[in-house]
Amino acid sequence: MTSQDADGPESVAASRRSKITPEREREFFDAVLEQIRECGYESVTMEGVAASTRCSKSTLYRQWKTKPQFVAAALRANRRVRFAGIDTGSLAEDLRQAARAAGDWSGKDTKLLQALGHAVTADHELAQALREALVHPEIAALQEMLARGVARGEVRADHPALEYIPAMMFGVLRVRPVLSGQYADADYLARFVEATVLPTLGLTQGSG
Amino acid sequence: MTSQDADGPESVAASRRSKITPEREREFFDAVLEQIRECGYESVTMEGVAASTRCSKSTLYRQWKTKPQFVAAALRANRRVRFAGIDTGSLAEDLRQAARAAGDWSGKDTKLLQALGHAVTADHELAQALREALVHPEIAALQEMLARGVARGEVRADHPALEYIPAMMFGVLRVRPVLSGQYADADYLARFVEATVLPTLGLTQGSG
DNA sequence: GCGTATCGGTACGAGGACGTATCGATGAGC
DNA sequence: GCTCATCGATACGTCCTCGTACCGATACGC
Repeated sequence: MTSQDADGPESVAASRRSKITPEREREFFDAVLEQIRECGYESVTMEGVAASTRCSKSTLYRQWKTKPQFVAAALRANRRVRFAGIDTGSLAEDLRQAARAAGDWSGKDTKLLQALGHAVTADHELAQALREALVHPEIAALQEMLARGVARGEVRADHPALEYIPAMMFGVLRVRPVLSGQYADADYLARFVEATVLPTLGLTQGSG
Repeated sequence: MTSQDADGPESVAASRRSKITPEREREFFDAVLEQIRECGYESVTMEGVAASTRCSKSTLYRQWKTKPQFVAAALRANRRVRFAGIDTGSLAEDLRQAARAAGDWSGKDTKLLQALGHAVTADHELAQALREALVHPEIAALQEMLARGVARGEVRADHPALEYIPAMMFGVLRVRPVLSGQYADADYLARFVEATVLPTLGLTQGSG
């Protein structure tokens, strides 16, 4: 929670007497994730990452055995909860803010998810890292949001739509590029939430 | 519409005096699409397709210049409208049947969409073929479904959720594997439609 | 039936990526 | 200040894939 990375004990720079500072490590991770977003997982090369960070392939292979392990480490280091801190006291407003927050990282994370979507079927560690980094935290945060709304009595606990709200929110994020060729920005998501999520939950104006 | 394929004049077997029958051509197309689903676009090799269909690489390259063009041809030949023929006279029932229909091909088409999702950013022809084959027909059929409902007065023409229904339906298809590790089957989709789509449109029991 | 184009099989060259090994230089630890 | 592990750079071997070229065999058009 400090301004430094709280990567944990498995961080490369912390585990060995490496000359790679945490900042340097983050450069590697940022570079590989960016290249994955742009070129896809298969097309990313260790040589390319090394070149873009002006390090050598040896350095990368010294720290991480293989390319999937390297990418998995980058994903785990990139773990963040974008919905964290959203707690306005109103479920409808929480969902609106979540939509706007999601819109801001929509492009980056959607690209990552898309680019890794098929690679994860071959590498289990990669799949787990992806879920830990991009999927589970957001789902959990969203479900907490909903749970708070239920606790406040804004939505009945047995509302049949409750379990589908994450699928709605993340589904539209994921499918927008396919349907209309552009990523779901904050405005689009906000309109989507207003037009579908809130009415489904019965949170239209007057009841939320 | 006959029992034979109505591929159109651009079909390989029709355009030249080729020994490749339409059935043989379809074997090639089925093989490459299946390999794409299983291994991803990047990992599919012309050699693999040739081996699995017991033809030679030369044969494939004689008919299609490059791998992307081959895949694009396979996609176009695979074009079908899964929602075709659904017209029960009730929008709610149409959507229920659409959900069940979608569940049946959910795995195959979702895999294909996922596997090709990043390749299309590099090859425009591939992107267009994918949209023509998998995206546009289904969207159009769904929108006709909705338009019929509007024409029958079941939903107001300016209902704010109307434009998001395709995103909801296809979004959940696309995101389910990421969220819960399994494809959206007919039952799941049916429950999703019941719990979210129909209430959003105001088509709960009594008004539909 | 004959000619010919296409078939399937295979060998080939080019290019690229993974992962390893080697080498001088540099910076941390004592 | 000395030692030594790690750094960056590069070359290398291996493997794979694309796309082409060549081969005898086969089946279609006439």
